Amino acid sequence: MTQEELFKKLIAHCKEYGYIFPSSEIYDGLGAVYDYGQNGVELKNNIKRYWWEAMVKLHENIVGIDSAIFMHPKIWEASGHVGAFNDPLIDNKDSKKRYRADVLIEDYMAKIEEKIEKETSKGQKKFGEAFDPAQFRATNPNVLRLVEKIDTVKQRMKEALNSGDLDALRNLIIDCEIACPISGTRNWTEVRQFNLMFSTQMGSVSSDTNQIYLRPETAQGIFVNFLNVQKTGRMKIPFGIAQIGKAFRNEIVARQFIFRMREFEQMEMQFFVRPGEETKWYDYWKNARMNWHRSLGFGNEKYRFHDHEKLAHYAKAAADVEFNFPFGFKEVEGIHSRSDFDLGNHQKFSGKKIQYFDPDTGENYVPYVVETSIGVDRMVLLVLSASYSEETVTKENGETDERVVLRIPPMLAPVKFAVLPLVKKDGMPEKAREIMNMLKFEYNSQYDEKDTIGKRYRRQDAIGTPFCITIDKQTLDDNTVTIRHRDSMQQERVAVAALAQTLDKLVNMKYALQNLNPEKYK
RNA sequence: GCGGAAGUAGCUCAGUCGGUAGAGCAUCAGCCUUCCAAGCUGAGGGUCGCGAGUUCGAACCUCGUCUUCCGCUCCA
Repeated sequence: MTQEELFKKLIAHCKEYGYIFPSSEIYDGLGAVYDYGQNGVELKNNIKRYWWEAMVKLHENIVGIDSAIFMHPKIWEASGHVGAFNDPLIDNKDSKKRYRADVLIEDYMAKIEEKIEKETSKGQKKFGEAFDPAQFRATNPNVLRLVEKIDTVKQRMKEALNSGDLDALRNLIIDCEIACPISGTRNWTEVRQFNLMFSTQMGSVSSDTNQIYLRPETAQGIFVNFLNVQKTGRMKIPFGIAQIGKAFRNEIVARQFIFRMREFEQMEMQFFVRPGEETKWYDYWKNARMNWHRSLGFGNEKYRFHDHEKLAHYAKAAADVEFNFPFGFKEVEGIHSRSDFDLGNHQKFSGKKIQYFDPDTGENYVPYVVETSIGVDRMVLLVLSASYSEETVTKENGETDERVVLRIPPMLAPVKFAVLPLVKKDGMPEKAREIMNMLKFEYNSQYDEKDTIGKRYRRQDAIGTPFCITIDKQTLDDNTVTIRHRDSMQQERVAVAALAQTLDKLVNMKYALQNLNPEKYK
C-alpha cells in the first residue's frame, strides 16, 4: 500500500469512527473546514492538556492566558501582517502559473538594472581608465532612458499598490510587456487581491463600523498582554506566557485534510528573555519541545529539525519540528527567536512603553522573545497517522484475519477502556455495569454487550481504546476481571479491587509528565 | 483560479438497450453464545449532488452548476 492510499484510508477511518467530519457536510461541505467528532474532540482535548501541563504546570515561570480572537486593527499593522498577508496575484493563462503581481514587476525592474550595468561596463571598456561611472550614468542617453523607465514603473507600481488599484497594476504589467517566464506569453488574468486575513465589521451602525480581522495567529494576544501579566503575576525574566486558541487564515489553497485548514488551533508559548540570552533559550526550547514530541513514543526517526534559511519578517532564527506524515516530512511546530520585534513594534504603534526593569542588572529594556508555536490540528493528524495500522492476526485455527487498530498512546486515547460482559446472561451485564459505575468518574469509558466478544474487541481497536475489561464466569466467582491490551491482544487477570490502581498506571498522563520534568535537566 | 478524475443507502459498490433503485457490510430489535469481526430471524434507511433540457418515460443522453479528490500556484 502506498503512503497516498494509506492517507486516504486514514481519512475515511476518521470519518467512519467519529474522529473528523467535513464541515457542513449535508450542504456539500465547506472547503478546508472540518469538525471534530465524538472521538476527535477527546483526542484533541487530551493533546491540548498534555501540552498545557508540560508547559504551564511543569514550569514555575510559565503562566497561561486566553485572549480574544477580535483585536484592535492596529495590532496587525504592528505585527506586520497587514503588510505581509496582502498579496496581489495574477495568473498566466497559458502556463497556469500564478505570480505575485508586484514581484513580477520588481523582477522586470531588476532586469532593467542589469541592462544599466551592461551599458556601464560597455562604457568602461570604451573609455578605459578615465571612466567615471557616476558621470557616465548621468549623461549616457541609453542609461538615462532606462533609469527614467525604472522611475516611471516604480512610481506607477507604488501608486497602484497604495490605492489598491488592481487594474492599474495589471495595466502596468501589460505596458511593460512582461511575459511569463514559463510560457513566454503575455496572456494574463485579472489581478486579484488575496488577503490571508479574514475580516469582519465591529459596531452595529454601518456608518461608523471598523473593519477588524480574525487573528491569523495567537501570539499577538500574548504580546499585547505582556505588561498585564508581568505586573499582576509579578513575573521575572526569563518567563513565558502560554495560550491555546483558534486562529484563521484565508489560505489560497488549503489541502491535505486537517493539515492546512482555514480555521485552526494553535498552542503557543512566548518566552521573554534578557537581550543577549536569546540563543541560549532558543536552544533550550528546541530541545525541550523535541523531547515532548519524542515522549509520545512514535519513534525518534520520525522527527527532524528543519532550520530556516529564509526567515520571516520577525525572526532572527527559526527551526521547525518536522514529522514524517504519510505525505512526507512536514512542519508540526515552529521554534522562533523573534528578538524584540513584536514588543518593540507594539511600543512604537501604541505609544505605550513596553519595558522590563531587570532587578539583577538594574537596566530597563524591551525583552527578547523565543516562541514555540504548535498546530493542535497538526498534532491530531500526527497522532492519528502514526497510530493507524492494519495488521494480520493469526487465529487459533491457523486462519489469518485483518484488524485495523489505532495505536494511540493510552494517555491520549479518547476512550480509556471498554467494559464488556463476555455474554449477555448469567448476571454478567449487571456485574459489568457495577464496575463501569465504579470507574466512570476517573476515565472515559464505554459499555458494550452487543455482538460476540471478538467483534467488540475489534470495534474498540478501531477507535483506539487501549484496554478492554472483560467480565466472565470467573468474575462472578472470585471478583477478578481480565484486562485485554489493545496492542498485544494479550490478557491479564486483575482483582476488581485493584482495577482502579492498575488502570491509573496505564493511562494517567502524570507519568509521562514526570519524565518531562524540567527539574531533571537542571 | 487552471487542468484531470469522481459524486447512487452510514461504508464499498452494482445498475444491461432510457422503462418508477439493488447487493454486501454497517445500524437497530429479537434469538443463540464458545475470549478476538462477518451464526439465525426481522426491521429501518436513498428526490441516484443540484438545476434545466430532450423524451410518453432519465440514475443512464445533452447543457449548466455545486462539491470532493489529485496536480499546478502560495505558505510566517
